[in-house]
Amino acid sequence: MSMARAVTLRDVAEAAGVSVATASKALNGRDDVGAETRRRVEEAAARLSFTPNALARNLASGQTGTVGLLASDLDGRFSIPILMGAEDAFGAERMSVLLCDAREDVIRERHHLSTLLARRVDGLIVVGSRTDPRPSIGRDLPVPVVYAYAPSADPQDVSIVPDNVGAGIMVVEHLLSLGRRRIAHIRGDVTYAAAHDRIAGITSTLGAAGLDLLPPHSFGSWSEAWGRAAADAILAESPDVDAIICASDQIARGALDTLRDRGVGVPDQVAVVSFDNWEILALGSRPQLTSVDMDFEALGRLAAQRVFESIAGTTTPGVESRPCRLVIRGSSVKGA
Amino acid sequence: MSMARAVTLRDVAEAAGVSVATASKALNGRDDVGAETRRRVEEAAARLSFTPNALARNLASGQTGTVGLLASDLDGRFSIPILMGAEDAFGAERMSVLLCDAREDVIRERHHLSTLLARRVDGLIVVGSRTDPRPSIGRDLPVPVVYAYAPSADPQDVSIVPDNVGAGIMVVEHLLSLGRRRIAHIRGDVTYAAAHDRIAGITSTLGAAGLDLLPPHSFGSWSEAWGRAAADAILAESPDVDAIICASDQIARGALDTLRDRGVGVPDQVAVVSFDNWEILALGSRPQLTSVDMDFEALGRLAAQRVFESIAGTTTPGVESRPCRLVIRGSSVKGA
DNA sequence: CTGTTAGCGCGTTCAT
DNA sequence: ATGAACGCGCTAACAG
Repeated sequence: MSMARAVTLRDVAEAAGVSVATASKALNGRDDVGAETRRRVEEAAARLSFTPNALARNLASGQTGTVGLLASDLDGRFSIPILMGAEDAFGAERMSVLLCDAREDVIRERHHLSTLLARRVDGLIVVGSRTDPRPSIGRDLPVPVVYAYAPSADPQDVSIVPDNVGAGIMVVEHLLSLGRRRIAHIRGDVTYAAAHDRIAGITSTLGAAGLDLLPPHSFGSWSEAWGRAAADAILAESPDVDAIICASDQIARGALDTLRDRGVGVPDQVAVVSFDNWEILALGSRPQLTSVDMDFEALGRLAAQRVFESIAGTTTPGVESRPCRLVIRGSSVKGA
Repeated sequence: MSMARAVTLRDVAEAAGVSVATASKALNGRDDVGAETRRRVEEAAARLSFTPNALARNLASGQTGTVGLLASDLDGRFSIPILMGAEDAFGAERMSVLLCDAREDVIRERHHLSTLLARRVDGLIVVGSRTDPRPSIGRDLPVPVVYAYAPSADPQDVSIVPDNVGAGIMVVEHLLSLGRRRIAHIRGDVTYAAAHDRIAGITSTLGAAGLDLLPPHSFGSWSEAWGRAAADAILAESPDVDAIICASDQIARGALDTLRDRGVGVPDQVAVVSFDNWEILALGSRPQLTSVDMDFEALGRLAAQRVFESIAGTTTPGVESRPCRLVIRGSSVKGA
């Protein structure tokens, strides 16, 4: 509560009996300063508990040590892990992340964009809530921009997305390795690219093994209710099914409910696998869910790295896919 | 990608053929500037798409227009809605929020604290992941600090917490209004203050109605697995139960599973209510969950308001409780 | 090695 | 109504 004036470098310099410039060098660990002098300055700084004014530092150096994270997912399900990954990669001491949530609103996004630019962020990470291409926020902005999760529609931009096709491949390979052959798929929302990418990986891998997805083949939503209904339909139409791939953990939760209601053993009779590895869902079910983790933190780390490269001027534009990670649990492997 | 030098006020002034000072006044809407001159300056600024450098502006003004949000919940479940509420209250155009996640790590928290102070944030909101008092981050910091969700252990600090006692009262009143009398409670983690506060509200309200909680009375964890086990125990020990209050949505999901397995109708035979209103869980179940929402956004708005007041110097320290909100759905009222 | 001089970009006096 | 000059706190270039 005691709102005392902040101590400045000048105060430190005076206390140490040196010039401001020398104090600056001493504290910034530059080598052209005497050992004894440095000690005195550091001692003074510590005694006064000096905190350098980042604003002034940045204004002088031309860099803000800040990157903007322009997010669009209302619940932070993607942006928080991506933020944490980015913090890790940047090294929290050097870079701070300014998080703005546009709440899926274009106006708000433009607005946040301009305040971030006004704050002279050194870079920008744009996080979307789905992997469908989204409009670019602009071509020649004064700072490097990296799109994470949702790629930019402009191929000149730098984008990083999870490899959903690869994710589809992984789950099928897992099921095949378990000896499953009669595999059905509960699709997600038809309007999502992720739904189609996962199907592409699934069907191509099945095809290579001479197999096909069991019917039915309809799309739905990402909800548990859809998972319940779709699982019902599968049991009716393809009663010999031995594995169900669910397009999301929510769907899988619904499917598990139906299987349980019908007395179908999981994983003995039917193995269940899904995507997202949303732990609150995946760990609570009976049995726990085998699921593909998109590794948002890694996405965030990579995005941060690309921002750095862009600052240095060495980035190739385009959309880059990051591999996902299969987390095996009891819904596909007994006791896992 | 074209990393052109940012345009400065000076560029605008030259383009408009005026001095920097005049340009500044014109753009900041001060009245001592000619109408025609102002027009020319504004036109030039627009043409060059001038964005004032917030750093420089802030360095001069001594205010950064930035508040720090020091969070500790790894998944952003609390901090994101609180952030959004704060953004709303501040008005996104005037204030930006710098989000730092300490990941429940004291060292990291100290570290983030110092970088936030170095950035000269105008205020600080500290968000914890549980309502138990947490150590104060320090008494005489150069900026106002408001604790949200997790109160500070120092009564001299300003804290805002959800009213968990009131939440307990609300659910009981709801159940009583539905005619339920044989009420059991599945407790959460015994180490959490929230678990005890909710019980306090529950038992006092029941007591006022001449009722008692049905056994068993043991604590557990916040998990679905505990919810399943505890519901089993309740049915065994108190088979005439007509309502179960679950300490969290996760617990409620587990309880619903058990009730379904046992063929107990919800809400006909047993009404189920819970706390958190975590929509991913509350909306996916059969039936959907009646749950108490802690209204984090309102918490964030209030925190922002308190920060403002503290800047102005008019805040009374202490812990303030915010009322929660009961969201009624099908698990307690048929068809709701 | 150290201190002096110049800015960084803007807002704000004060003359004019 | 306009502009020159100064300062915010710090870093960077140059002298000494």
